[in-house]
Amino acid sequence: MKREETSLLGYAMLGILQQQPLSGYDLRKIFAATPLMAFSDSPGAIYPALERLEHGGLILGRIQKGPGLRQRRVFRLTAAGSGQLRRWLEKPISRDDIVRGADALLLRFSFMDAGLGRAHSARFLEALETELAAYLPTLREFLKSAQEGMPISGRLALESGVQGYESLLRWARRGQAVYRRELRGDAL
Amino acid sequence: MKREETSLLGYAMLGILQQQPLSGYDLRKIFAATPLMAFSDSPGAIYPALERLEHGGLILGRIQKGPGLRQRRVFRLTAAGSGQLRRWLEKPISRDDIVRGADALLLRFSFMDAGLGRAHSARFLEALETELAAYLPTLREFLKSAQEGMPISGRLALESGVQGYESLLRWARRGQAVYRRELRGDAL
DNA sequence: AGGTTCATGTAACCCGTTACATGATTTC
DNA sequence: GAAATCATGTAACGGGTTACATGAACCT
Repeated sequence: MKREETSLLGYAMLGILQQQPLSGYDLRKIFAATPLMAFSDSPGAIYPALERLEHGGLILGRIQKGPGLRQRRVFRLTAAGSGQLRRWLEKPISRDDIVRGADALLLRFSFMDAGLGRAHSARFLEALETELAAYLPTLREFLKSAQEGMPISGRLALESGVQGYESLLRWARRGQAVYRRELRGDAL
Repeated sequence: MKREETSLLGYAMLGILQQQPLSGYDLRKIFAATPLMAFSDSPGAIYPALERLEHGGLILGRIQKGPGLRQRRVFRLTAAGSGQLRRWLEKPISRDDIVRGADALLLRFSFMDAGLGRAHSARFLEALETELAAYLPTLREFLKSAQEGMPISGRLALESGVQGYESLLRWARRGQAVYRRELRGDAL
């Protein structure tokens, strides 16, 4: 498996910067204030990540000087950055995406309306539903075969994982309903 | 925040080795076959981690030679290793544990019956329920305040996080019921 | 004048990832 | 005897964590 040329934190920053140009300090505040998708708000993570993105030509920082304002570098996406973000958003959902934590998928989805449009978001949820519905039976089978001779807490922990995916599946279905309602509203 | 002296992968291995002594290769197979709590099955992760644990005096490997058997190093916990594992299992649940993904909590819980006994596991679920019930309102409030001016996909993504925690809360309650039933059965 | 917030960075460390390497043992 | 599996490692790299550092602007 090849290494991604951009880390998840990098994509998170690309997604946010696409919606509005911001400084590193602004990003820190956002990450510090957002309870879900816990990224680090430490400067040791953010500034080097910004530097990497800039060196890769994905973002461009310009110094903003207002009168009596501390020197800030405000970053905005370049065309290459938009392309990189779009390619990431467009990637098909793989089994591996689901097994290795759904967090990255949710992050992608959160930027999808702005990046690719609602119709694509709705299709993403369809694909997620399909993939989850195909994965869950194999998970349940594993659970059934593994739980013999396992202590209660071990069995319960596995069940928690299954139920987490079931909850995600329900969410994906509800989300599709939301988009159907919304897109119908748009058409009127 | 101080750095843990043992990584999550290290604790996972301690927990497994406590239940039965195994070789690095066995651990790799376990990690490769277990779909939940995706740890890497790569030798580049496991063997260095085992080395760290052994240098720290937490595990002890002895070479097992059966006739016509490839040389295997089978690791078992030392007293220090058991202590380290127990301290980890006994740690109170912090808000931070919940915010930064529940995976580590679930891993701890899965070893708890074997490491501390069922009564402790049941209490752990109580504490988890309490903490989740306290956290969810603040999460919901954040969601409500943040979703204005947010695209649909962003709002849905946040809701998915909330629903994940709600699902975990329900799981914690069901789990307590399981233990109540089980402990009553033991008493008979 | 002194403390807080704004704002950006740097350096050491840890550890997981990827990829490569080696040899023994079993299986066909 | 060739291929697959068993079994253990190692080296380079990436990138997040922790902690430290620096200075400007603002408030009191």
